[in-house]
Amino acid sequence: MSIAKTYTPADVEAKWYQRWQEQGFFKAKANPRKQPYSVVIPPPNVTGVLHMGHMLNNTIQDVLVRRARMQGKEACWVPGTDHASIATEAKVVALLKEKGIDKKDLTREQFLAHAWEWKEKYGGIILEQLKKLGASCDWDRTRFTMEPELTDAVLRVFVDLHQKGLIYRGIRMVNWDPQGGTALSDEEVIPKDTMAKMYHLRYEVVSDSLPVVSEQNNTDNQQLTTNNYLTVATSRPETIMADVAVAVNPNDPRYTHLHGAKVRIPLLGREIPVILDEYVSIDFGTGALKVTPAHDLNDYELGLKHNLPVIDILNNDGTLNEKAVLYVGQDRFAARRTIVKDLEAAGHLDKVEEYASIVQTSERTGAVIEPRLSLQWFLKMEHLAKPALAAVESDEIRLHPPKFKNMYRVWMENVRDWCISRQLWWGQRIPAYYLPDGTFVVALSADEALLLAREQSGNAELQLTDLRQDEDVLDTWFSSWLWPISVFDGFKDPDNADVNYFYPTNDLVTAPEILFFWVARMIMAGLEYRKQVPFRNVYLTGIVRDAQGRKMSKSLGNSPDPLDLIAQYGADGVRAGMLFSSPAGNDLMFDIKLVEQGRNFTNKLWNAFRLTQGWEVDATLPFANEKAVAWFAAKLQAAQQELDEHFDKFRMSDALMTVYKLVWDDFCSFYLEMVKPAYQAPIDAETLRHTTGFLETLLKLLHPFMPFITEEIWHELTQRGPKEYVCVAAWPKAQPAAGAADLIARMAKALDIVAGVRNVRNQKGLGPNKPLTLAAKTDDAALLQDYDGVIRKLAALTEITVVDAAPAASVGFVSGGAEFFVPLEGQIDLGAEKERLEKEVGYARGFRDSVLKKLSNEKFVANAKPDVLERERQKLADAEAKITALEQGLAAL
RNA sequence: GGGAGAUUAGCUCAGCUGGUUCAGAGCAUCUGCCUUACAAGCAGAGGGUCACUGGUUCGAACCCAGUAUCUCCCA
Repeated sequence: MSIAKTYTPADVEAKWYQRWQEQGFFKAKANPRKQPYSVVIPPPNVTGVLHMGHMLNNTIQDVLVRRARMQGKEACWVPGTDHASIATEAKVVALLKEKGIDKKDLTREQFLAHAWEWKEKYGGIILEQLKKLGASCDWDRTRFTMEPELTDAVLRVFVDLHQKGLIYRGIRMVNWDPQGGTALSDEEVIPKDTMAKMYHLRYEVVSDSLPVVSEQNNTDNQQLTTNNYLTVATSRPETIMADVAVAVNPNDPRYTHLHGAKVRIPLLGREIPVILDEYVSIDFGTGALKVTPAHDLNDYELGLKHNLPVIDILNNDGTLNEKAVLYVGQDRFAARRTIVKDLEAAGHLDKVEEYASIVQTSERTGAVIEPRLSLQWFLKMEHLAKPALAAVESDEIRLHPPKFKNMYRVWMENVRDWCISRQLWWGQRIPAYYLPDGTFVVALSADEALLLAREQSGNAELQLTDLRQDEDVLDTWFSSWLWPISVFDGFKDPDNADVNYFYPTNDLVTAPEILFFWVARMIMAGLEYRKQVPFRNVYLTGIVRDAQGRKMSKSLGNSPDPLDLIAQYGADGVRAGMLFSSPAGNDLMFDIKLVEQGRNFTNKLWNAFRLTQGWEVDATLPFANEKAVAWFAAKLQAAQQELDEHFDKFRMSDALMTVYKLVWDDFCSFYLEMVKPAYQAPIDAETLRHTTGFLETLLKLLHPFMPFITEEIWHELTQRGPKEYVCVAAWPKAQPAAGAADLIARMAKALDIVAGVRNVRNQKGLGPNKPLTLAAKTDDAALLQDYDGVIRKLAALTEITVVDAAPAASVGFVSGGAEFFVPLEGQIDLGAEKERLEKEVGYARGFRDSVLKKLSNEKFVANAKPDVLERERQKLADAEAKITALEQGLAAL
């Protein structure tokens, strides 16, 4: 049988994924005899396609889940998607537009029919893509946030929270997209740097409003108010009609004389007060700020503080309404151009300045966002936030890395009420029903609402047609925050076996950007509805950036297509590549080289397997590799222990690197080279048995990271039973063996000697196989005896002898306090050799002196811990020995 | 403007309560090798004033203060 020289993932990945599914390995069900391990996927947007962020995030989840499965836990990874109101609705609107259909011409029902059709057709592509990555989700459990059961959960929770008095309607400043006709969340708003104009407008000071001029402000330092004008800087002159005050800083000496005064809005003539507030920054603009509560968030808050009225001059579509009095019906930008001309004509325009500013635009429509007051539904947060904060503070839930705890705390301590309504159709419609008198009732269904409405109004004649359901839908997060409970049907049936068994889930893997929007809210919902946190650990991944540190985005075109990557490098290579450089919470600087490294690693493993497969066994041969086998067994134990520690700390990169080095360096470069028989020579049965066993253990340790290749080799290695897959093999347990540390240390010394010889070969330009001999001047002859075979094989030596003095014409090196010589007749440059030794001895003396200095410091000797002192004395002794050896070597030259 | 975190090799990062081998890894670099498992490889080597300035200490990458730069969060 000949095995391909390079591993080709495309040949095997689909096969194994299918087999795993056929075997039902990913299916999980409540099983009291096993320990549960559950993870809910952060539901990707149903309209989405796989991007690099998903790759990273889901690779990490899969590693955790696969390891748990191998550890014998009932591993349950619940997949699914969310309905992403705004993104999906925007996509459907765009699609309809292409077909020549305008959303405005459709009824709600018609539009939703289109949306569902679209969802059925394209939704879930992303889940299929996850399978290519190897994600071991229990696909039978796939959920969607807008499916009937989950919608039911959302409505129940809304009704419940309303009954508890936690949901209310209120006015709030929202990001209004005049083109899309909806409010947007902060995440859907993109700030754009632009050059804007700052218009300096003269507001006439109402003369009889001025207080008596006092001694201190009668000087003429008030240029800004010359001729009884107060100059205000604004970038939005069209909003002056909505002004309700002009604010100045009370500490601004330029305006002291205006305290308590009134000014007149240009063109309009309405009088408004000058108010004082330290919020106004003295250096910005003219230091006088027009206050327009309806059209600016900060102004709104200023207005609340100073009890000012609110004048909203804008319609939903961005045109001016009749409250503006002037320019009614004009678009906000058209009105701006007109008013600037009129202001100038009337002599109110002092000057125009350019300045760099940031304009908020809609992610979906590109329109400039209008801060706008509107009536929205809110959820009170204080009651929910307190226990959710405590859960993280007490480490009941651990954030990885823990630096996010600070952020979490700050946010939870300053939490604001959650605006849960969205002016969209795609989503769960708010179950509030308005009565003809304008009051409303909240109920799970229209029928229930009618009963309530009759009761509330005292009007038994009320009919369904008299009720009008709220037009808005709920924020998508209002579905997602229930996810860890709702996927196990914990609202419909709070005591079902699944939810009781799998909730709380164990680990959550997600991005720090949604720590507040999602993670915190899930904690709140979990505590509110199940009195238990939804998960124990939250692993926060970083953002995947390109090598230049730019965020990967479609518009930049700097993101590789994940599926192309998988096709090219194999899912295992890509998974490893993603993990090589992704410490928790740090951004991942993605570089194709990382994926290459991952691919190379799969190939390395493949070739190790190839080597062992090529061996012929000779049963008559004695066991020839006891030292190598004992050493690697010890090494394996140590690595397993280290690996488990990394996993426990959620250090995924380090975990992978541990196995990577174990396989590449220890197993391939050292172990296999030690036991490898000469070309076409047979191997003894005992060595082969151990080697195959080691390889199996390595496959198990690697499986969570590289599921496909490990399964392939697992089956190629030997005949397997029908259920015998590495996917469900028992995770190797680290069993600390007595004397393991000593075995490892002794072999390290032997390998250091090997490296010394190889270095000599390199320096002298000798080939790797030129037969050499080695002479050693050492106190530890036992080491050379014990590891004679290993050293001779790896260093290609014919003989190792112990000597009392350096042989003539040889190159020396020092290893572990002993001196070694490679006799090289006729190839020695005495001068160079002397120079090298002198350099080395000088270095050693310097080191000895620094240790000596430490030890002769009385305070050090008095204060240092005994073990530290002991170490220093040992260092001194070693250094002395080395110096002596080197000096003798020099003398011998 | 307020808050949090960071700054260690060319790059990405480790470095646990200050003291093991005068600071580690992977990648990259350099040198030599197509040595019948692997050139997607093998062997070896070089590379750091631990951002800067002070302080505490017998001893500082680590603790403290200040400075600089960067990132994120909130406004």
